[in-house]
Amino acid sequence: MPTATASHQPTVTSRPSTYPASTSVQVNANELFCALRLNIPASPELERELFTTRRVAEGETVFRAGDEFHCLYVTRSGFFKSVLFDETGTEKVLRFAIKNDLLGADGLASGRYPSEVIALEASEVIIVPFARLAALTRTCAGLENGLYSLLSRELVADQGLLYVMAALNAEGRVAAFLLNLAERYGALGYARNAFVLRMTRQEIGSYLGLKLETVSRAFSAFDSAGLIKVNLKHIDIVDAVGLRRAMHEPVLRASRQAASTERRATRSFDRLNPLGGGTQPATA
Amino acid sequence: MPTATASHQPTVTSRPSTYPASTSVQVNANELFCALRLNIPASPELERELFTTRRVAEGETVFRAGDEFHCLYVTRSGFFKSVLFDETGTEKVLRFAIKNDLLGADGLASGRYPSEVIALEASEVIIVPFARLAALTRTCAGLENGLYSLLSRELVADQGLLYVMAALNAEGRVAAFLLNLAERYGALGYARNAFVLRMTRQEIGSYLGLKLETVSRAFSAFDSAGLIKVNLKHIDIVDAVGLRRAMHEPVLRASRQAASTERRATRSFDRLNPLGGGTQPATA
DNA sequence: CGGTAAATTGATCTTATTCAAACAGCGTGG
DNA sequence: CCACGCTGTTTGAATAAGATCAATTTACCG
Repeated sequence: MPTATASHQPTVTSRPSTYPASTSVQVNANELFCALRLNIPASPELERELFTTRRVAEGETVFRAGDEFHCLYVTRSGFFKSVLFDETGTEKVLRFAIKNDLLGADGLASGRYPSEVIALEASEVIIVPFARLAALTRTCAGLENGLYSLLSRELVADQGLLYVMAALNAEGRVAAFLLNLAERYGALGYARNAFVLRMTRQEIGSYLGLKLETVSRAFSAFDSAGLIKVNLKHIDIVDAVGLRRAMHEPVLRASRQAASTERRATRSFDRLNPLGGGTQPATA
Repeated sequence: MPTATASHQPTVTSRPSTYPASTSVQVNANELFCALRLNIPASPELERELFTTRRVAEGETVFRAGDEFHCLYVTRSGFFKSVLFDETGTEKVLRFAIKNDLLGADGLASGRYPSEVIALEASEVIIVPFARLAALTRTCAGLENGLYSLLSRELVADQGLLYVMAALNAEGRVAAFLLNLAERYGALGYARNAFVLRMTRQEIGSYLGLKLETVSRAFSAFDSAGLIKVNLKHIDIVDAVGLRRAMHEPVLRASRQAASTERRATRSFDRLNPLGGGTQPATA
């Protein structure tokens, strides 16, 4: 349970005192829409439309469940989890957010955030006061539709996860999770086949509806089958095609030593994103 | 696999030839927004803004996966399932829709519907061409926000289901499912404690990530515990509080004969909606 | 250097799935 | 009208998958 206090007025940038005030960057609307993969033509007016960014320390919340909704947040760097609490206070991870993901859209419905977003490493978000965004809608052609499709995208992503949870077994879900993460990193220009998990096994389990031990076992199984290499938080995807196959059929447990000899990693990552994507660019 | 062909131009009402053309009702925007529980002040202009309805026979699709997105649909009567197909053609139920639910919002993101909606009984939908709705947004104050919050509501509903699937065991999920349905019927003014399931056990299982036998067993367990009475598709909720308890803890298997004597059904249905709701009116 | 949190692995137990059989409704056609 | 077949439901017994409990190892942080 992180103890960080998140005071976030729409217009004022609040941050841990360790960061100098000067580092709080302004982002203009052009960049923002571009980051969100919205096809809004760049314009000088949008360049003048500035949004504040906010640093979020590891363990700190971006917003809390129950807070009044005022802003959307677009992640600029770092890693986040979005969680829901039940009446007993136990949390369920709804989503992991990386760069350029949208957060807080679920607060629009009721005027309060039902979920809560917590940074899993030192991160940065763009604060997007919803009223200002809505106002921009009226001056900026195409933004309106962009905003709708942005929300719809979230919907599709959640449906993808629903599919994974209902249709796939433990190994399948973990495989889908890894491929999704790989794809999202790839879409940002980072390496698709090697990354560091920012979350614990428990958080992955919560996300996928599994226990932490089950997640760990799936990782080990994939490793000894030569599909990935696991070293705690470090993941190397060795055989993405095999991993995709593992979504639907049990993994053939290769003998452990085989890992070092079989180094002929198939690497066609195209069309390989199983979960709807944290927030993917609209591939039906 | 239903063979119905769904041709649905935005403006023209298409229907199976069995229905006389005269029965196709027009609905004005006031009614529409009211049905969607949007707080849009009624106005004479909105009264003139008419939307076409369409009858959908049992087994017929409202729209198909892959169809171009043009319209949202608001259910006016009947019962629907929204399903997603995987590459092997097996379907996963994403949602059940009853009266006044929104359908098709997931098509906004990509311009094509990723999912497909099928009527489970003779039903009726209001066809809402999205372009017209978006146009209305500019003339009708408050509609814009209403539309955003409508999409957000869907998001919250999906998150509720994600929670149920990840956090609850088989009986818990089935209990949550029943309570959700009860609550939604209640919100429409129908009986909360007695209803007819329009879908099969298999479809419920698909929705909840369970096998049909498991769903059936859960029903039987609740029945013999005196929480509900099951007769195939007919469900009576006898003890809603007990059912809610059953979400989180295993049901104490009462002896079967107890069912007839214990008729002191607790009936406080308030604050009892476990799943986010098919599309609920924004209770954080 | 010690203490804590996370991860791995094994053994056991519980739960849901699978396989199978029987049964109940329902519509169809004789 | 009844017989028939079809689909959906229920129930049981065996199996498999994942959860639970527990012990050990490893990294990380002060």
